[in-house]
Amino acid sequence: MLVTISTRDRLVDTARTYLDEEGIDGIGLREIARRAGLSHGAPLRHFPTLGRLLAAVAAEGFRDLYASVEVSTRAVDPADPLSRLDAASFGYVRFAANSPGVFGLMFRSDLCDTGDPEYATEGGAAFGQLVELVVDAQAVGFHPDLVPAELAGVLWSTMHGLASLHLHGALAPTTGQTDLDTLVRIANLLAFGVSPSTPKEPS
Amino acid sequence: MLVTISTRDRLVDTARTYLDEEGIDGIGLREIARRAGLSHGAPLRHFPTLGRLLAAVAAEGFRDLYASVEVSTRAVDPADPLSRLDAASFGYVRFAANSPGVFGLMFRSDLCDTGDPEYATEGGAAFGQLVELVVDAQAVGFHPDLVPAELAGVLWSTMHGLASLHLHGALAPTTGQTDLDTLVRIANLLAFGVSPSTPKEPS
DNA sequence: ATTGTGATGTTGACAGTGTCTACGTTTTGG
DNA sequence: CCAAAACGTAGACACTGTCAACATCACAAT
Repeated sequence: MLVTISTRDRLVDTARTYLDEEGIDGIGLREIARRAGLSHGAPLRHFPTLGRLLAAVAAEGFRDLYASVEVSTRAVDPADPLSRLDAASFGYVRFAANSPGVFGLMFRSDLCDTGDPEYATEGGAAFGQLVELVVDAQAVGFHPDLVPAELAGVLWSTMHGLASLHLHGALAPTTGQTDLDTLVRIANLLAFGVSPSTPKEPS
Repeated sequence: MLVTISTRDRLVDTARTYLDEEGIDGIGLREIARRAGLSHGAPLRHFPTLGRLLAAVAAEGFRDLYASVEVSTRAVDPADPLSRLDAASFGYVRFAANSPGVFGLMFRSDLCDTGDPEYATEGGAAFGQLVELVVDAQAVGFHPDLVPAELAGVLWSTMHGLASLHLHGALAPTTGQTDLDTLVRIANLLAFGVSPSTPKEPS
């Protein structure tokens, strides 16, 4: 027979689709069940709570974030760690821009059950990916005296703040129509001193 | 008679206290009314909706954020714009660390009615304060070629991301016990090239 | 083959929410 | 002084997440 995906996976998929289409605002257990064509209690047969369902969605989001950064960094010279770090920034914010719904969910600890092991694993992997890039950059002289995880935390925070505020619209009133890529380019100019040209990517 | 504060102000105050004590999780119209010693419908006599009440709380938060940055910048040499910008960063994250509840609320557009004029005014004032600091810094050679609002947006985003992720605990697993001030110092080292010693402040 | 057992889905309940309406009470201004 | 507005209360409505009881259904062991 054709691949019949499990109800569990369909629920995660339905939630993901909802987030992309409607945003994070009206999401809920009953709404997801409705869209999946199930009764309102069915999701609880597969997830002990709504928080766990959303954590599964977020975990998938972290995997996609990882992939997005991976695609960006692979597009530049492997022998140039600073350019790879620069590219990683674009990979981060572009994921956020392309999947604003799940991105908005991933850091909402009031919605996601952060105790979910998969959530912790995938989140840690995404951060670890950045730490590796930082270590490589440090090896060629980029602030070699700093603790890698701390430096990575700062870079991550910048991209996270940029993406969050941009999606939230908080930057709009004053910075106007400035697009996200421009802001990232400025951020990288500050951090790396020199801004390689914005990498073009397979959208 | 003694100054009798309005019910409206008491509601805002009650909400603020709740946020500081219990965090953002269980906040709600009925809970606020309960703590203020009112019936569940009373708040709607003073705010058309919960979102407007929370927007008023957030607006007060923006005023406090402004004041926190003001205190920080006044503590350093007025003739050294770069140091003032550096100090502003600490003012920002220290507000977030001291008032995690309201800080967590201020950028939650799903909770705050961002259409509230007071919210927009106070938020804009806080951002404008940073833009002024940036303009002063540009006058002494700090990236004078960049658009002030864009540069300010990037700096704001960095502090915002740092504070958000730190409060959210997302940085904890990997960066461990690193305190916020250290991360800010690293961020400023990247942005300004040189990190003045962490300013000590009247807590 | 039959039986029983666990997984899956449905349904109805419960407590909680934000908001609306109808109703008193209190305050205030003409 | 009295009308009108402001203020507070109480009940309803539709909605939410979660739980318990019930019905299927697949599959493994006897």
